[in-house]
Amino acid sequence: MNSAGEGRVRLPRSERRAQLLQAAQEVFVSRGYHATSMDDIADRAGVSKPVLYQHFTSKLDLYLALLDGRATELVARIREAMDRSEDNKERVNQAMRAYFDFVDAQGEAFRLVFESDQRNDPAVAERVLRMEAECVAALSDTIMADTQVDKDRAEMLATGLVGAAEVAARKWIASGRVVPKDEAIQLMATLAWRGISHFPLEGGAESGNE
Amino acid sequence: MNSAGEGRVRLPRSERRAQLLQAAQEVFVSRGYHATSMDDIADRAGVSKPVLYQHFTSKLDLYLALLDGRATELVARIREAMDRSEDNKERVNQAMRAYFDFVDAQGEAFRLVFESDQRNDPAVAERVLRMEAECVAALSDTIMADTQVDKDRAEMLATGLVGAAEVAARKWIASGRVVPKDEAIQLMATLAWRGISHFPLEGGAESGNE
DNA sequence: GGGCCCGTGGAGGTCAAGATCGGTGTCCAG
DNA sequence: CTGGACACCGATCTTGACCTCCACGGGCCC
Repeated sequence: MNSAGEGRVRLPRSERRAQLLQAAQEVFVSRGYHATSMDDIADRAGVSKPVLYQHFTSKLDLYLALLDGRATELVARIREAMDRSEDNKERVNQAMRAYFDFVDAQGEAFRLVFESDQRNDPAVAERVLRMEAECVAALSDTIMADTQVDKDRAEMLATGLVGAAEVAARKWIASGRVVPKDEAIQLMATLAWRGISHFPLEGGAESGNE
Repeated sequence: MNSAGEGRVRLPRSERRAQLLQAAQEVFVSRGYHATSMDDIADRAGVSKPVLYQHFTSKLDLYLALLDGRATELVARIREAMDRSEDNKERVNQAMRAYFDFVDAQGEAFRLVFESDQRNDPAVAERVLRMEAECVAALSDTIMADTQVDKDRAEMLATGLVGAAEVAARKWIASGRVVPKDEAIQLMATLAWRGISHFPLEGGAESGNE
């Protein structure tokens, strides 16, 4: 009776799995990897721990499934944004919007990717680095096409811009979205575009001052 | 005999403490917070666990001591760098150099600040956020002095540049310092300066496109 | 030169959390 | 109607790590 209470329904495997992923994401996002226990996730999902282990072999396995989902989502958004135009300035605009959209997406899931407290695990680190590398690659291609710098320099600049987008978007969330989203995007896109356009530095590292 | 082996020396308290901090930093940096045990640190320092607890009340206490040290060091470097000149462009240059110097400092200690896997702890988060806020404040003051944007916008731009510096410097280390340090700094400083100078966006969020 | 005292070390307590077993109820086929 | 199988759950096991207790040895004072 009690055991057959309200929530006690038999779900198809795939649906149950999706529900578990959703619950796990919520808890991981709010408390981080280390601070969340499997009990927390099970409680959140309204199931018992064994069912968790029937769908995921370990806590790390569950976490990696989530991480993969978010990471591929971000990369897809970036790629799509940059494919949307042929004008490089507009590309930067769209890419910046993609970052803000991603960070602004439901549930602050971006924390899984940008603020993981499990980067020391090789599998997690591999995914995070791969994702960052893909973002950098997309942008550095554009930089190389638009300027005269070589691959190493372009990647460094691209990394800087990726970092700028990431950190600025996170702060935008943390500060309660004080600046309107469109304006924030415009601001950061302008910063990025002015930063990278008109490279190379007029003949090497020395930038002409005025 | 064995117990009075080579390393068995009585150190003054402050010296012992410094040694423990050094050992702890090495282990924390290489393995992260959660993956390092107090035994590891004690072994690394060549002492036993009780002495560790005579100097630090808990693992977190020890970690916070290290974190405070590195964070104040970074902030001091930034402040000093920006006080070194009155020309805002040169300030950005020096600040960027300060970031690279910090990240380039011995032992990759920057991981404690930038890649902590303990940000979910309130005390740790408080320190990291305060440090980031101080860096942002220093830069946003300069931005506001040099451009026409208000505080919120200036802080967003400053956050972006802080993120750019941080992520680019970290990647510079991770990629094996392929680009010479001075050139990397010059590259990123130019990106930053071109990004923020000549704001405001010609009258609001809409940048005149063509 | 001997006793006291403080710093040191190994061994252990406790507890949280990841990972797993016997029992149970429900659904379906014949 | 009935028997079986599947999915689920409470309770448990174990491991590992943070944090203290009992023996030991060298320095200080009389």
